[in-house]
Amino acid sequence: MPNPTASLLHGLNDAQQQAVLTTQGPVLVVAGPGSGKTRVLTHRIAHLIQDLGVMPENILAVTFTNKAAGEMKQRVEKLIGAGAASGLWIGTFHSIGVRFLRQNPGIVADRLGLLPNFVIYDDADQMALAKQAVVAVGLDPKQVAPRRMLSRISAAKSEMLDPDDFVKTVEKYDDEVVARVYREYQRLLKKANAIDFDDLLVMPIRLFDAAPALLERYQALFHYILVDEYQDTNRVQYILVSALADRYRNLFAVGDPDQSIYAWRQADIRNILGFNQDYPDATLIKLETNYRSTRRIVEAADRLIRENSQRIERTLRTDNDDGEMVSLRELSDERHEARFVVDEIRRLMNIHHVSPNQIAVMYRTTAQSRVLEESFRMSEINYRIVGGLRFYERREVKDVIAMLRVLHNPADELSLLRTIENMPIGRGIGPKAIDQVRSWSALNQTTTTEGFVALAPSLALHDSPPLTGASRSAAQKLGSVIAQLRELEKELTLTQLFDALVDRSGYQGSFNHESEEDMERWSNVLELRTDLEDFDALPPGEALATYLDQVQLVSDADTMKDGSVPQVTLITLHSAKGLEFPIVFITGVEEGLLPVSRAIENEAVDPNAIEEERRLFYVGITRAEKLLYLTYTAGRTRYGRYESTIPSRFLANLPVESVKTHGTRASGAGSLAQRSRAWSSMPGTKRTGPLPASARPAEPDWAVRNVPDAAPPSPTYAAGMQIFHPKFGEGQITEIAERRDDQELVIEFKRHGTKRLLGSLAKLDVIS
DNA sequence: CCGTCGAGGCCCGAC
DNA sequence: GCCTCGACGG
Repeated sequence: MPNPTASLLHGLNDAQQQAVLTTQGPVLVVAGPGSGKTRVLTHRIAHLIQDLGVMPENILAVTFTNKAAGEMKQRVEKLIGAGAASGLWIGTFHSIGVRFLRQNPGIVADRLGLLPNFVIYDDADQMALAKQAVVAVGLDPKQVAPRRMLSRISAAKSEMLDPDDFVKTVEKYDDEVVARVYREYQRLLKKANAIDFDDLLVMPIRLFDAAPALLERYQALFHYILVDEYQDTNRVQYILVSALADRYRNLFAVGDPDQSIYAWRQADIRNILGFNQDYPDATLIKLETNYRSTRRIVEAADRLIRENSQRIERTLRTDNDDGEMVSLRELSDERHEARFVVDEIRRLMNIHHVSPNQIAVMYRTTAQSRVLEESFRMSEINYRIVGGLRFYERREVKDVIAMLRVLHNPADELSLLRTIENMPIGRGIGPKAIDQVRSWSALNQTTTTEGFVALAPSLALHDSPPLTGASRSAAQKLGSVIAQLRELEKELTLTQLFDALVDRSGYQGSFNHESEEDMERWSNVLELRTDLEDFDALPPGEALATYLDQVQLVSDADTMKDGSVPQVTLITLHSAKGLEFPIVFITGVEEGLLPVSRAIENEAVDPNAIEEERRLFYVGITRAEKLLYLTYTAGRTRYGRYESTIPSRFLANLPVESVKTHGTRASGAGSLAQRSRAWSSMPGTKRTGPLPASARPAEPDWAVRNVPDAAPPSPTYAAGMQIFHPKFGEGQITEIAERRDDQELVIEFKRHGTKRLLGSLAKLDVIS
């Protein structure tokens, strides 16, 4: 074996080096949070390519997000040179699944009945389809919730059960309902020439079953396979990986059972716990040294996770400094909580010159983000929300994508209906007209979209029964525009096609330039256009297909753009997996939220649910490098009603000596003591020590070092200046208070009243 | 065909 | 409390 380049091993500890160098045979790396897992993965890939001469295309690396895949590839190329990793198979399970299917259009069509222009249905599409399926089998969507059907169907698919297999497992009436809906759902998917997310994993396995030679080809291709976040793989993913690794058996799995947080989507922790049974010759490597967080944070995390029974015994340690105390704080309600977070962030930015992008605010449920966002919106602090209403879920963006999908895959009736509903071109076509075209199309053995296209020429000339009057000309227009755009697709770039689409569909014209809301929506449509530019280099015909695949696989975490403006990150605990921030706030550390109420309700039947919640908290805590804030409230509005709350039982698991508590004046120390009694009486709670009942005023004495993005020196303002603020618009500075190295400005905005802003932070343009 | 209004569900998490 | 969906009237 050639000597590894010193640089590839430089700075790695013994265990990390072993993980990089043990290239032959199965290896399981149990990697605690912050233990340099990503470094190991990237250095290992670099080592394989550079030192062992492995071709990049012979390596398959599975990551948890597309973003992680991109970053990992970049880091590898940084180690061994730009372009040196090109050809590397790296991506999420889903993107690799779609790649298998796209690479073999012939066999996929032949064996799976999926035509080459198949589309991927997202959450909303799946929901609509599930609802159709419920109705189609004669049930009421109000009684048989499509969402529940979907989650059952998804669970079945994750276990590799097709409708026929599922029927055999039926035990009660409810299962029978699911079985019927599942069968119909699959029928509708096939009819639409579409597949859902789960199918992206299931279909490749079916493909390999049907065409063993194909599997052998991939087995021969992948000399080395690396899988990140192995603890969160489900059965289908497990089967796929084991099948692919069967020939060379160079499977490198990295994971952490303590960070398993996806049992609800059928992640099976047994995949990682049973690795040794699957591969008795496996090398086990543990990465237990945390390089990310201060000792206090590591200790808090370690003590918390020790309370779980479902785990591999392991100690997380660190050589880092003690750092600051973990700050635990009670607020009276969610508004005060949000205000505290914003105020504290402002203070950190102001006094300690922390950049917003060093800060994350985390929560258990997306619903919590709303109040937080309100507070941020009122402040001058830049923020972004990961998840929530995603860009691609916005109505206007979905409208355009739906029409693009119709052009690409005429069988996608869901998208056709959306187009008719939301595009001006669909105006005048009601359910009646659609039904008629649908029947006509069925008679003529074609799709409804093709029906509109085929009928258009004759409709232009005369009433073609059954389409008459208003619906006749409307249907004619729709059919001919679709036909025109499809012709254009063959010769134009995607952006040109986009321009033609928003023009001829009348979509662009439907936005009112006087309406702020419309203009906001139109700007989103234009942002979509910017997206398309990346695909203009591809040959027409191929660009649209590639774009549509990609757009369906964008995850929340992927949409976190770095660079440009520094922003505070608002993110769910789930989405925060794999990320790190110097400063982390975890909000809503309460019974009902963390652990979430559903886990509490099921506690007696399924104690594992509570353990998963604890792991989720653990994931959150271990995202923090320097500073960790935990907040909970005395009461919170839920479903529009105020309810008083109890602090999370998990708080009692934290080591007293690393946590500093701050009560609010309203609740005070007394109530905190009461609450601590409530904790100790809670089932399943082991207290590690009483939390100090005293609440001293908070003034942590610390500073984040090495701040790369420290605010630039701010311009000087003077009273009387007319200014412009990106959010609040025009205003006048009425008062200025000089601070040590900043100015506090009082500004009267024309529209938004009086605000107090900091000169260094507010992005003001001086008008006069 | 389009807008308005009330009822009811919703909020556990995501590719 | 907000959003979505279906019923109803213009």
